[in-house]
Amino acid sequence: MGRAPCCDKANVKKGPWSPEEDAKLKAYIEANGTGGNWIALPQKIGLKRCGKSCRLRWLNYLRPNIRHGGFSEEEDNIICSLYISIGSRWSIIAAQLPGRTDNDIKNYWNTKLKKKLLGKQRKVQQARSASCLSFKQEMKRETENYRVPGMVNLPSDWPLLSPPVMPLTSTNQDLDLRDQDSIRNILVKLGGRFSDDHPQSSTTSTTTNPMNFRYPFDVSFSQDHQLYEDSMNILSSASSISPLNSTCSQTNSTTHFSVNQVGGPNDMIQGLDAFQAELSELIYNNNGFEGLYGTDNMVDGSSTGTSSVESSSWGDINSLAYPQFVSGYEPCQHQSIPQVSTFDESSYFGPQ
DNA sequence: AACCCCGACAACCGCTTCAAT
DNA sequence: TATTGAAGCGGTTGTCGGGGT
Repeated sequence: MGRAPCCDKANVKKGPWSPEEDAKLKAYIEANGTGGNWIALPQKIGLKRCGKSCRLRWLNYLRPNIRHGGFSEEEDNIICSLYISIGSRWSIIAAQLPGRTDNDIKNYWNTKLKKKLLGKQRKVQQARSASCLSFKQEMKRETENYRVPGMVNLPSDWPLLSPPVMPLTSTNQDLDLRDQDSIRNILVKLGGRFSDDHPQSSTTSTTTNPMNFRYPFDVSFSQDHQLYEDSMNILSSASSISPLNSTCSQTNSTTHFSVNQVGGPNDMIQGLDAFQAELSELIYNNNGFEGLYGTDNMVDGSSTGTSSVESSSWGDINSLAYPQFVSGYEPCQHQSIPQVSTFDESSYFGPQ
C-alpha cells in the first residue's frame, strides 16, 4: 500500500517552466511567502504544477541571491573537501556556499569536479607508475598493512582531511593540518568550540594517536538540534579515520563529542567509499590502469603522459588515505545523543 | 546540411525525515 | 505511541545546445 500521490499527476504540467509560470510563482511567494504549504500553493496561484515542482523551482532557480555557474577555486576546494568528508550530503555542502543550491553543486560535482579529481588522480598515478613500484604491487603491500584488505590506496593531490596512507605501525610527523583547519573553521562557524580554544573548559585535550595524527576533538555545541546535527555530521566525518576511543556526552546545555585517536563515524566513508569504489572498480574491472586512465582525455584534456605532477589549483595536498576501518559501526551522531557513549575498538572492528 | 555524441543543467521520482495529530 | 502527510533530500532522467564527423 503506497502513499497517496501529492498531486493529480494527470492534471499537472511537467517539464521546463515557462517565463509566465516563473513570474507567477515568484510574484506570489515574494508577496505572500509559501504559506508553509507547497502542495496547496500551485492551486492558489493557478499553476498546473505539482507543489514539489514549485518548491524545487523556487529553491533552485527563482529564490533571490541564487548564483549559477562560475564556481571559484575556493568553492571547488570546499565542495571537494566536504564531499570527501561527508559524502553526497549536498544540502549540507550547499549550506557552506552562500547562493549555491544543492542541485547546482550536485550537478557541478557530477559533471565537472569528479572528473577533475579523476584526472588529477590519473596524473599522479602516471607519475607514480613511472617509478619503480607498480600500482598493484603497492596496493597489495599497503592493503596487507590494513585490517580490511581490498581498499584502494589512492595517492593523490586531493584536498583531504585524512592522513597519508601508512601502515599502522608507522608514524607521520608532518601531517598538513590545513584542511582540518578549514573543517574546523566551518565547525566554529556552526557554533562549535574546540578544546584548545578553551582549554579550561575541557577535560579532553588534543590527542595523539599511534599515527601521530593530531586533531583536537572536544567540541561543544549548543542544543540547537540542526546545528548539532550539522556540526556533528561534519565534525565526526572529519575525524573518521581510525576510531578507537571516542565519546559522546551531553550536559544540560551542550553536547560534547570527544575522540581520542582520530576516528569516528562513517560519513566520511560514504564519500570516499563511493568515490574510491568507483576508482577501484575501474582499476580492477577494466584492465587495471588502462581502464581508469586508458585512452580517454579526461578532464583538462591532457593525456600527454607527462610524468610530472602539474601544479594544482588544489594546492599541495595530502595524499589520499582511506583505510576502511569501520564496519558495523553505528555512528555517534546517529544515536539519540546518549549521555555517554563510548566506542571501543572491538565494537568497531568486530571479532578479529 | 544532417546526423551523432556528449556535456550541462533543469526537473522529476521516490525514499526518508519530521512534525502534527 | 502510532499514524499520517508535507517537506526535504539525493539519485536519476530528460532536454537542449554545441561541437565533431
